[in-house]
Amino acid sequence: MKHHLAQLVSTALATLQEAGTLDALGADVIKIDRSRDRAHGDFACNVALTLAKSAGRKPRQLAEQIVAALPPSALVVKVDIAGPGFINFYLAPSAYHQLIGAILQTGQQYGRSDVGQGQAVQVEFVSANPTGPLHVGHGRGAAYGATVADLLAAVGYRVHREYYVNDAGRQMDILAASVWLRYLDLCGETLPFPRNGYKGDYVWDIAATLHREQGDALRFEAERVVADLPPDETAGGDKEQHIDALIARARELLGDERYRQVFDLGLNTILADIRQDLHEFGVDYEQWYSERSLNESGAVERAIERLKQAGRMYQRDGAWWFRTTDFGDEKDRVVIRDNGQQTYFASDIAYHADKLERGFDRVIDVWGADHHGYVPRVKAALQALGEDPGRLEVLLVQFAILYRGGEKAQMSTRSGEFVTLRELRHEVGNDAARFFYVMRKCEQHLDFDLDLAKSQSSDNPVYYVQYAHARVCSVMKQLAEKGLQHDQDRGNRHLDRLHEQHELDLMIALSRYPEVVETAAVAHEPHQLAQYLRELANGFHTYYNAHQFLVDDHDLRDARLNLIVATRQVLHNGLTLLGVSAPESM
RNA sequence: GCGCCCGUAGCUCAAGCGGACAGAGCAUCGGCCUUCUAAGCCGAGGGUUGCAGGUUCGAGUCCUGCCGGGCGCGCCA
Repeated sequence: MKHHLAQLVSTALATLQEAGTLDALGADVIKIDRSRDRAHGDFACNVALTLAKSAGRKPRQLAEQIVAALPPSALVVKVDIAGPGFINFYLAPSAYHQLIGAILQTGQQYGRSDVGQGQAVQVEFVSANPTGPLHVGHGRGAAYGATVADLLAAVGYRVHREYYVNDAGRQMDILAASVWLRYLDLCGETLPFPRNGYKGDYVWDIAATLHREQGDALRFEAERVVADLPPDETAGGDKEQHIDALIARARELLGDERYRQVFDLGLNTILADIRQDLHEFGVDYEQWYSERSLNESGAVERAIERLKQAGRMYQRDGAWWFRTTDFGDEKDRVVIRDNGQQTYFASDIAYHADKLERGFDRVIDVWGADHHGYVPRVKAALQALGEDPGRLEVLLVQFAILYRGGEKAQMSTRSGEFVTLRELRHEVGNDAARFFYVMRKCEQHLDFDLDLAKSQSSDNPVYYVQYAHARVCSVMKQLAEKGLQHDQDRGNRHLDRLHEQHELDLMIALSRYPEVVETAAVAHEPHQLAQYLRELANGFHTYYNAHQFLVDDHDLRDARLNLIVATRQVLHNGLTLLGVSAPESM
């Protein structure tokens, strides 16, 4: 529709140019917008305002000339000029009537498009360390990332969803040590648990599995385990030094192979749990990418070597530094520590280089906003490697702040005091959780009131939208109970019977859907779709209350049923994109 | 101190690329169920968009400076 109107204006401008009343101008200046206010028609064009200056005349005068030159259109009943010089278009109801038929015909395809033109986009999201179950903070990244990915797929991108598994590195060693200590406890050894260890119940569960499978095979006397360790923080020492020494002790006593068994049991158990958790949440991936595999394949070394060859690396204080300041970072970053170990950044350089090498046209990372300081250095790495950093887009998701009983609830994986995503899903349901998480812009803090979310009250807008869907289903059930049939063709032939204001409003809302999907996808703003669905549901509920659908008049009844079935279809399509179910009854 | 994000109704948030009188929900007050689900609808009140400048025909939106809040600033991940 916008395109059609832009064509009309374009033709008018060309006519004026030929007549010599207007200078030549770029073709992209014509912008057609939906009018917010019904009093301003259906669509508006501001071209007269933008061209007034260069044309050297008053906006309203120019608008009049343009309007006079507009070719006629069957879809436009009226054009007028308003305000400072807006050209307002009033559409014929028939313009919307064709839409109903189109929605019914295209069904689940309605709203999908190919603006992405098959470009390959990788979306990496969640990627939480597999050191414990996902908590509600990860849930937001999961819902947001999944919805952005689904939206992009809906508008014609080839989407590759990926979870980067941090299965190497110190945090995993801390987990392994934590599991082993709990295991020793189950064996009957008595020893203190480190301040920095993972204290959640799941660690006990993994330890129990270990004990069941291995018996006492990994058991060592408590005295040998703690012998000569630097003191923990609780004993006036440094908790980091203490845990590192404990990890080293575990390696030493268990040996590589048995240590790896403990490590892998922890990793695999938690990863399987995360995968299952996300799957139940409607979040699935094309690929789970192992950080360890980057080390094993030599990809990290190769990336570092490339940086060295590019002259971006230097040694200082025994460590290797990457001169990220060459690319605008605030300070240089260590890639290889003085003890010879790579930093996390080293794998990340290799990982991002690998992403681009895999041929994605665009790469999107969804990160927690607390990682924002990391963006410049990753972009610097890509630039130093000769890649275009513009291909990487980092979307930062602000924290979801939990409130319980009106007070902030603290979250910490280590202390074990946190609300898991699974708990949340079980308490408020997947639908409410998915919808709630994406209702706000990602850069906006999310106040997640657990009590409210758990209360199952109608405050939660997801019910409002789902209810609209269920209501249409209910009407159709009533129809069947009355022994009546819905004749879609008859309805299509009599769409001109739909001339009530409520009906026009609803049709206008339906016509907006493809635009909303496209904008939400391109801008990575799922909340626009959530917002839209609420408005659409409101349009339906209003219509429902104002008019009877199951009337005796066949023609009118079928036309109205066509409209509400089309509405149901759009509600269904939109909810599905958000990962929310569209129930037939509630 | 430096960097990123945020500041809109009592509360939680919207406002497509800068567009016309800034919109919803919750809460408050008042109406609507013998008729398709009242998990709904209709109406009312509620605003100097943190402050001060600037750019523009036009600014919640862009620029500058303040004020307030969150986050980050490790040879952690």
